[in-house]
Amino acid sequence: MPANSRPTSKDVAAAAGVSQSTVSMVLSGKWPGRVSESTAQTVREAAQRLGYRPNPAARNLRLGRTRTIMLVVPAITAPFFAAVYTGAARVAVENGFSLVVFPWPLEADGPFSGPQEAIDGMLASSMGEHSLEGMRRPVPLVMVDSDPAGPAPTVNFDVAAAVGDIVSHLRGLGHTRIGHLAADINVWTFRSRALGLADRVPGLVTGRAAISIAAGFETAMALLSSPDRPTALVCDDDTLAAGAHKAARHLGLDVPGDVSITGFDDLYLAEALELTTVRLPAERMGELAMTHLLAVLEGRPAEPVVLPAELVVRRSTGAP
Amino acid sequence: MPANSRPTSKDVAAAAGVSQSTVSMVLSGKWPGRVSESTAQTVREAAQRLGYRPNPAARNLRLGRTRTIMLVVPAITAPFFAAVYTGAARVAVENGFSLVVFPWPLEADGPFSGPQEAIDGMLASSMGEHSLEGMRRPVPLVMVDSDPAGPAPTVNFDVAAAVGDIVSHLRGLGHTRIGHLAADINVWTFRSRALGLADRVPGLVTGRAAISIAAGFETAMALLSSPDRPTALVCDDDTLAAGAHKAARHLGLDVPGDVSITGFDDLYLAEALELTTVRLPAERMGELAMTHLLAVLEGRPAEPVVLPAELVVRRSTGAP
DNA sequence: TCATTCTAGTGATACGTATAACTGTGCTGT
DNA sequence: ACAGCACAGTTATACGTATCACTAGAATGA
Repeated sequence: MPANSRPTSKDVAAAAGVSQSTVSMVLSGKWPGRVSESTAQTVREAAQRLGYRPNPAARNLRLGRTRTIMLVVPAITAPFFAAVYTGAARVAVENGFSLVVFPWPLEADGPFSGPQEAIDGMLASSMGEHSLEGMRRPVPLVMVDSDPAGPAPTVNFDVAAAVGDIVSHLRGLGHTRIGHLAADINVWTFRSRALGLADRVPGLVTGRAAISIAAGFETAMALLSSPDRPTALVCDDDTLAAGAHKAARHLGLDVPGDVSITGFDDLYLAEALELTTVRLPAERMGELAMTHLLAVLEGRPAEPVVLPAELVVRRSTGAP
Repeated sequence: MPANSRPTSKDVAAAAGVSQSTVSMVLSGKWPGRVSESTAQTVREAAQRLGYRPNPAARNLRLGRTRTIMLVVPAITAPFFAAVYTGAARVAVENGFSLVVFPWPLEADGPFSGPQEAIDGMLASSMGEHSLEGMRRPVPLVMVDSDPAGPAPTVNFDVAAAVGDIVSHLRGLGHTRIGHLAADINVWTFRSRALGLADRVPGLVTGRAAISIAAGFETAMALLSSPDRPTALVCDDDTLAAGAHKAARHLGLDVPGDVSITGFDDLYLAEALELTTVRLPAERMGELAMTHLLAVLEGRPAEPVVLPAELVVRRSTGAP
């Protein structure tokens, strides 16, 4: 073995006094009973002693696999997706996979057209319905925060329960005129929030905005300027809530005295603005999604998961 | 060629009526003059027609490379690093590399001990001095927002100019008692901000905090409760500024009437809280860092870069 | 006893690429 | 006229792994 290079299975074989194929059989663990326990021990010891680590490129070439998973999200800069990434990446590296991010904007509702070669599986979140049709070959896929009736196993939080918690909280404070600052995106999770809210709140006022503070600000300005303005604004995420908060400030309205505001996510924004919001278990969702994907890759089935999400009450909600 | 599989260089060779090695020579572009222009054309056409894409695993095995770059940052959930990642990843995929994230906490100031095998290069940011000593073999490395006197080429923004801009802005408004809410981390960029500030502001009051809203809140509470409290608080990043903003609210102080606040980063937080802050070109820094790393990998030298950073004035600063 | 099966391995091969080593032309230069 | 050489390719090989095909010897069965 060259001193400057990593040991190969051939080196291990030489050290253990067996053939390379025996080493491969022992270390893969896929050949129960093919090798006697005593030689297997010898091989394992030699591998341990030399610090043998299989060459990923060689293994990939032989197996036609890449040990690479692609995470498809609108933007890794959005903290929710960054958290999903973090959880998923941890599980991935623990299992010898690497996780690369492929950006797929929310606006792109056409068929997905990212690189589907050279990856073993995909994790996706917030993809429009039509994007999924772009899959040319059936890539193993797990989806996060997406339609459970869709084509792939999902890892979600309990949207309906979360919406129920928000409404109960606001009702408990005495609110009756409730508005909805909705994300202007045709994606399952936001549709669900809108439907859940409409079900529970008769006479719901809705305004739509792109997911940004600026757009949330504009739309909230409109909602809060109407003659019988809502006393509470349920926002589809913390970014929109931040926009609403700013709008209230600009209109001279007190939060929560004049208007209560709630969000979704519980990221930096919520803590900074002291927003009442739904804390999404984003990192945990990433972990579970990757775990499920690994199961799918091994041919095991993956059951859909629904995690609880907790309503965190802060100073942005109060009695009207 | 099997219908369900990707074409290989051998398929291209058959289609073009040449040998596989000729295909390799033509497509690698490393053998000028070895193949006549006419056959080269034929080969390129065949490759185009079949949609040939080289198998990364085979190439990696042959070349002993991985086409994988590791990005070492404290946390991808921090928006600054997420933005760096985004920029770097774009350049990486454009060049056929993939970029994986390896978390290395700010607190870990011991020698770096991540996986240095199976990667071709490293991008790192906000690493403590001692962490760099952990590199066992000399991995090609480019550093972001780090000491230009360090062991690797750097891509930075102009810290001194940014600090100068902040101080000029505050002085112009009439501030004299200026405080510094400093990050409690032994990292070049924060040391530079502290030194730059101390140079320009005699009698600077400093408080130290971990980078979180909660820690910023606690430390700002202390600074703003002192008898001759500063009329302006320069914070090392937007997270700390958000903590300071919250502290001001809790103390009943008006922003900017009683206290002006500035930050660094210009991310969600700054927009939501209408913070005056230094807009860091994070995504651009990521792009440039990856471009530089690719240059290093090709044996070309990489000059250190210093990008300008713009002071964005919002409502959190005003006359005392 | 001898054909059969089982055990515990070995040897050979293929994955797809890049490149070193080689080959057969046609052209120089002296 | 012939050694030498640039040209334009081809053939062969190696990278490290997993697995198929094979085999020598031991155990088994009737």
